[in-house]
Order: sequence, then structure tokens, then C-alpha cells
Amino acid sequence: MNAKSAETRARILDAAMELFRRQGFEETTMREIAAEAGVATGAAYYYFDSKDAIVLAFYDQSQQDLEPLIEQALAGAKRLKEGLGALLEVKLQYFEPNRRLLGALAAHADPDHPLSPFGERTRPIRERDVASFARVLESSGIRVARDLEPHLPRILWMYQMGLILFWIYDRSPAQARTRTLVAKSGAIVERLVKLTAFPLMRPVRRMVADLMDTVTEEL
Amino acid sequence: MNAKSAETRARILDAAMELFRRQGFEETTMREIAAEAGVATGAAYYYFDSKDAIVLAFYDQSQQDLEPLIEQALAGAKRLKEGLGALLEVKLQYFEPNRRLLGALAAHADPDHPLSPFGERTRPIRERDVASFARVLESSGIRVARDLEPHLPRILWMYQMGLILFWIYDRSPAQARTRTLVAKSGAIVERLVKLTAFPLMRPVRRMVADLMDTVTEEL
DNA sequence: GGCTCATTTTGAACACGTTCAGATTTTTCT
DNA sequence: AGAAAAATCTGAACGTGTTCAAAATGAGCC
Repeated sequence: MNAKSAETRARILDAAMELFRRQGFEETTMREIAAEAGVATGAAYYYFDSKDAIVLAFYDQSQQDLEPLIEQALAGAKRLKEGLGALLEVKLQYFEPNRRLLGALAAHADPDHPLSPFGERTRPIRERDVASFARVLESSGIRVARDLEPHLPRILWMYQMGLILFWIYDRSPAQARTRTLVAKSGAIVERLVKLTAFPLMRPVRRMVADLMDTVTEEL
Repeated sequence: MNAKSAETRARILDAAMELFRRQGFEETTMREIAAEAGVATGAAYYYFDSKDAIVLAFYDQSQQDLEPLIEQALAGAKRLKEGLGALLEVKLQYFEPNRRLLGALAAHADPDHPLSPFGERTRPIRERDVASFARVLESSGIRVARDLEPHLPRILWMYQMGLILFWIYDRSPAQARTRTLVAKSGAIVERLVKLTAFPLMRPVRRMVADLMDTVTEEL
């Protein structure tokens, strides 16, 4: 029965997320998850390849949930720094209850690891995300030089990943430091992007474009 | 006996490093390490808090080994990009045989984790490292604006950490892509550092300085 | 040497993520 | 409906990092 199977899977995922929230990822046991979902330990492995894979399932789900929210955040022309801030704020608010859990994802910098934000497994998510930065850039009305244009969205995406990583481990109350960082760095980024239009910056632009080719090569 | 104890510790560390090199960190068992060192499993835990801690011990050791090599690399006034390249190259060559092992360190972005490059435990190493970038900067002869001066070495250190992370997971033959990246990004960094001296950049400089205060706050 | 105490070493035991041979349930086919 | 096949589920077992009570060894002292 297809529906019942899906329901069991959902029950395991829900149980896991509930426990992760309550007591953290490391502190939660696969046996606990299965028990909470009312199945045997092995059943959890029938639906998920690993404990990590549960987090990945949550991450997949989040991208679907976020799509309309991001759409809304992008609506209307805004200054670049506001567009970037809005995009990030949507994500931070969505992930707020599971902030620490994201650490389980962030821990895998190895592109070969299925959970890596830079890996093959997460490419579709990543590419859609990069595209949203292109739209922010577009609606900002800033004229971007031709040579930089293909690369800038991905640079902004990397910038955003850095901020999210900072946020995950931000121990200040209500992650106030991250909020400060978002505001301040947003202003800098906007300023720098505008500065790239100056003729003086042409060599830098070319160097950066060249650099990005190396970084993204077969990535 | 103090000397015998130190010898046992060294034997365990050596056995571990040998096995890590041969078959990788994850694939090596604490039981194997102990057996290779000729002790019982528990003995390894008498000398090291955890499997990770063995990597940390290697990392501590490496900083001692690297000091004279870095000293040498810094000798003589060079262009900034050459100084940066020399500094990085020394480290890459030293860590070459254990490149993948560093992934075990890089995996911990959480500053609370003892193995994190951003944590309290590794602060002394980090600060000494940041200082070496101040020296590279100095010997480059580039005049750095007052407001940026206290922050630039740390920014360069972060830049270097990014490169090392890229290198750890660089799957191109002989890590050729990293070498390309080092050369190209070095040129950009030098160019950007020089550009910061322009009066037009004063607002950006102030923003960056302000930003770095937020980032390094109680860190 | 014998006694005391700290240091070092042992190896069994624990909890964990994961696997797997088999039991049970559901679906498909006639 | 009944048999065969596929999907789902079970729980014991495996190998792992780690802990710990107890044994062995060493140091200091008389």
C-alpha cells in the first residue's frame, strides 16, 4: 500500500525532527526515533539510508516550503542590500527551530559527501538558490558589467552560505550578532558591487571572473 | 617514569599517523592503532581523549615543525602575492602526506568543538598564524590605511583558511586547481589591498573594519 | 627489601549507527 | 479465493568509539 508506506515514512521523519529539536542531533538515537515512531529500529533504515539522510530529507522538504516564501521576499524592486537581507531573513526564520540541526549538514565540506552543500546530491537545490540571487540582483536595478554578470550570483550565494554558517554557530542571544553582520555586510556588498562598474575595476573584474571559472570548474 | 610514558604516547601517535596515512582516518580503528603501538585499546585513551584528539596532537606538532619553515618563507621583502603564496606553499607541502586527514579537522566548524580552527583550544595557533600575515603585509611594503591595518591580517588569514579548505577536497591531479587558485586569487588580493588606499575606498574601509569588529567580538 | 601511593595498562562492557536474514503484511495474478 | 511475488517490518548481531573497574608497574621512603 503506497499511502500507508508514505505515512510511516512521514511518522519516522516527524519523530526524528521532534527529537532533534528537543534534544539535539547527536543526543538523539536511531532507537529512540524508531520507538517514538512506533516501529522497530530497522524500519527507520528501510526508509532512510542513515541518520544523516533524515536531515537531508528535512532539507529537501525545506526547499519546497521555502520556494513560495522566497518568491514573496523577492517581490518588488529593492535595493540590493535589502533584497539580500530579505532573502536571508526568510531562510533564517524558517530554519530557526532547527538551527543547530543544520550544523549536521554544515559539518560536511567534502563535496563527495551526500550531505555536503557543495556536492552533487544537493546541486539542484544549490542551482535554484543561485538563480534567486540573480533575480535579487536584477530587481536591484544595479548595472553589472558583462564580464562579471555570469559569476556574481554565485559569489553572492557563497557570501550567503558564509552568513548562514556564522548564524548556525552564533551563540549571541537571538543570534543578534548575525543580524548585525547581515546588515553591515549587506551594505558593503552593495557598495562593492556598485564599485565594480568603475573602469578602474576592469582588471579586477576580469581576474575575479577568471578565478570563478577555476572554482566552479566541473563543480 | 616520565620518559617511558612520553615514549608510549609517541608510539601511539606514530602508529595512528601511519595508519591514517595508509588507510585514512575513518577507516582506521582505535583498536588497530593500539595494536600497532603494542598496547591495549584503553591505553590509547589514557594518552588521548579521543580519536579526534590524536589529530589535534598532530596539528599541535605541525605548528612547531612549521615555525622555522614559515620563518624562512617570510625572509626577504616580497610582493604581497608572493609572500602569501610562499606562506601557503610551505603549509601545503608540509601537510601533503596527510592532506585528507585535515578533513577531520575541517569538519568541525563549531567554535565550541575542541578541534575547530575557530575554537578556544586552537586560539594560540590561530593568533600566531594571523601574526605571520601581518609580517607578510609589512614586508610587502604596501601602505595600508590606518583604519584597516588592525584587521587586514585576520582577513588574509581567513582567505588562507578558505584556500586550505579548497585544497583538502581538491580532487584534481596534484591539486593543480588549488595551485591555480592560489596564483589567481593572490593577484586579486594584492590588487584589492592596494585599491583600499584610494580615498574613494574610505567608506568601504570603515565598513569593513566595523564588520570585522562584529565578527571577532569575543571570539 | 618491604610498604604506600601514584602512574600506567588492561580488556571487558556499554551505547551507538548500521546491517541483515528472516517474519509478516500487502499487492498482483489467475 | 488462493497462490506467488513484492513490499514492509522485525530484532538480534556486528563493528565502532569510548568508559571503567581492576590489575600491573613504577617511585619514594623507611
